[in-house]
Parts: sequence; C-alpha cells; structure tokens
Amino acid sequence: MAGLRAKQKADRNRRILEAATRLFREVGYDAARIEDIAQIAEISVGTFYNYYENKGDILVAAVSMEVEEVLEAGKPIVENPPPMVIDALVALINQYYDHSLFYLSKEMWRTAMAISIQQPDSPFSKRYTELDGRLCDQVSMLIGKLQLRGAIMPGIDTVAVGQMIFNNLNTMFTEFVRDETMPLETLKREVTRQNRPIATMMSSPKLTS
Amino acid sequence: MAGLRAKQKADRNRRILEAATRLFREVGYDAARIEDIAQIAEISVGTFYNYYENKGDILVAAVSMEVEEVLEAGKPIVENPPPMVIDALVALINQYYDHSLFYLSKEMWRTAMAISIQQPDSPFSKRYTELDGRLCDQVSMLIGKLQLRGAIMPGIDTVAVGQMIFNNLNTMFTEFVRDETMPLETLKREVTRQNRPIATMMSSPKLTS
DNA sequence: GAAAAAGATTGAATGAGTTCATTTTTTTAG
DNA sequence: CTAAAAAAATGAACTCATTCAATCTTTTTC
Repeated sequence: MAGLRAKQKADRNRRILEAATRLFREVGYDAARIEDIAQIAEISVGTFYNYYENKGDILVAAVSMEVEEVLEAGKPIVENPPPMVIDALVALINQYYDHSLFYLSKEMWRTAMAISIQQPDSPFSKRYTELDGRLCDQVSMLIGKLQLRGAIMPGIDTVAVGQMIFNNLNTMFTEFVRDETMPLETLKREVTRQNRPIATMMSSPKLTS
Repeated sequence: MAGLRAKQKADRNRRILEAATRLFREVGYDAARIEDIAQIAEISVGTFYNYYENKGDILVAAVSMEVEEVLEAGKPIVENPPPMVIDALVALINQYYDHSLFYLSKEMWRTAMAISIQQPDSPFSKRYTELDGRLCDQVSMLIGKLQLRGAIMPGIDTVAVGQMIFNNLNTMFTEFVRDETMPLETLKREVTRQNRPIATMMSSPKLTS
C-alpha cells in the first residue's frame, strides 16, 4: 500500500479544514482556539502546525475557496453581458456580492482581509492576492468585450478603467464587511450609483439612453 | 492645585505615545513589546491599558496624526488647483502619497490598516475611518471645484466620481504598502495612468488637449 | 521479515498580550 | 488638617498561539 501516508494526510487535512470552518462560523475567529479545532479534527495541536503555518492560514484557505467560486460565477456574465454598459457592470458586480456571504461571515472576511494586508508574503496571502487580480482582470475583460461590441467608445484604456472600477467595488465591499449592520442592498445601490457616471461617459453616443 | 491629576495624565499619555512610536519605527510593530513601551514611558504594563484599549490602538492613534497632516497638506491644492483635470487630480494624489511615509513605515501602515478592518468598532479605528471619509470628501471637493470652473462637464455626479477615484487611490496605496519593494514612483505612475481615462472623459470638450 | 531511515505526531514548555484584585495617590468633605 | 471616597497605578496571574525535543508510525533497504 504505497499511499497510506498520503491518504492519511489528505484525510487529516480535510478534517482540519472542516473543523476550523465550522468553528469560525459558529463562535467566530477569535474564540475558535487551535486546541478546539485540533480536538474536533481528532489531532494534536502540534499536528495542526504541520498542516498550516498559523491560525490565519486556514482562514485564508477557506476564503480562497469562496473567491474561486465567485470567479466561476462571473464567467457566464463576461461571456454574454447585457447590452448596456451600466447593466453589464451591475450584473457582474452584484453577482460577486451575492456569492460573497455563502460560506463566510462578515467577521471571517474582515479577518482574512486583515491577514492578507499584514502578512503579504505568507503563501496563502499570495494566493488571495492572485485571486483578487483575476477578479480585476475579469472586470477589465467585461469592459473590453463591450468595447469590441461597439457599446464603449474605442480608444479608451479598458484595463485602466477596469482596475479603477474593480478597486472601487473592492473597497466598497470592505466597507460593507466592516459594518455589521449594512445590508447587501445598500452596498449594491451605492456601487451602482458610483458606476453610473463612468458608464455613461464611456458609452458610445448612439447607445446612451 | 486642581489639575495635578489631569496634568499627570496628559504627561503620561504623551510619554506612552512617544515611546510606542519610537519603538514601532525602530524595531517594528510586532517586536515592540508592551513591557518595553511601558518601561521607556516609565509606567507599568497595567497603566498602559488604562490609556489604550490594546496594542493596536496606540498604532492607530499614531497613524491618525499622520493622516491629519495629509489632509492639511491637501487643502491648498483644493483651494487653487491646476487648470487641467488630470493635472489637478495628480497634484492632489501625489501630495497625499508624498506625505504618507514621513513618520510611518510601510509595516506600520499595514498593521494599522489591518486593525481598522478587523476591529472596526474600537474608538481609534472609528477615528481612522472618519479621517478616510474626509480625504474622500476632499477629492470630491476638488472635482466639484473644477466643475464650477467649467473644466468638467456639468451634470456629472462629482461625489460619485470622487468616491471612485478616492477608493482607487486608496486601494493602490494599500498595494504599495503591501509590497516592500515597490517605490513611490511606481505607485504614482500607475495611479496617474488609471486616472487618465476618467479625467479625459469628464473634461469639457474645449479644454481637452 | 527485521532493522534502519524517513516522516509525522505529540503535548508540555515558551512567550507576549491582556486582566484584575490589591495598593497607592489624589481629591473631596467636614 | 484628617478621614473617607474616588481615581489611578501596579504587576502577578491568566490565556492562547506557537515551538520543539521526544516518541511513534510508515517506508525503505537488504
């Protein structure tokens, strides 16, 4: 049996991730102690550290899975966006936002964001940053697609505009998770308002409402 | 002598803030122990906690002072901005960036940002957020001023545009402090590029180069 | 199949932030 | 001026993330 060790490893890894995600959601990140996670996963505290560098790493791992799904959910919209620029932007952005709280609480997002800022060189933070970059690219691609279709004036730097729109929607999402009382609808409404001017200005004249 | 207690309090507060800022710059945030800060400030560890809720609070206090100066430095530019839209934006943004590393290291910025995300309800985090809001308003005011002057087309929602531009410059600054090797010049160049499309589109036709 | 090597697990020890019952200092009341 | 009350300072004790030397398990070697 060549893979006994590998199989045990994969199994332990899964148990740790499940135990941690469950506890983070149930009692919050800070209150979830490594000792508790280890106990639920049926391993020792020391073993936890053979699988993850520190407590934050496992949270960022959970967040990465969620972002990956968000990215997937955005693809069909980039493939076949609504004709009007503002509608296309809003469709993609709201898709992101709707997916964001599926598995993660606001507190988990806050903690993950804090870690990715504070320890930018840890492997999982790099992964988080890379996923953010791919989301940003997706927005730029949507704008590029609209330009090819003729809905956006030619000559505009779609990458620059895409970065600005993404950075804005990202910051607004950060504000959203920082405020435990803000509902998703408020976030969506605000961001839609912020995007309206740039969408209008970019639109080819004949297509502007 | 009515104010003995008040005077001692102010004095201790100053000593703590000075000791902490010095240690954060000299050895970094993590390596600066409360015990060391207390020793330099000539107080006990317990007393530290009578003045600040936790280690992070004192860092956010130091950052707040810096942001206040940045805000001050932006005023003259909003009062009397360059005529071209892109030049005005770049002047204000670069002013912000140039001031940002006067007293604070990148590591201090990272830690402060992480704390303000993770503990949004602590008093000093609220202060930090409020200052960010005032910076955002300053950008919107610059754009409003340019619109009044006729450099920007009437009818554009200057607040929405200002928020988007600010959120973008803020995110880019975050990326800058996350990357220990990125020079200020790269940050400025990137952000200038990102702002060019929106500046061009907003500009009144006769004033576009 | 046994012994040696390699790889993992373990949990007690470490270290730093934070708490809190006690002590000290300052103010107020009589 | 003295005693009681209020406010502040103190540092030992506590908690929890993290480490690491010892132990155990799996794989390889012959």
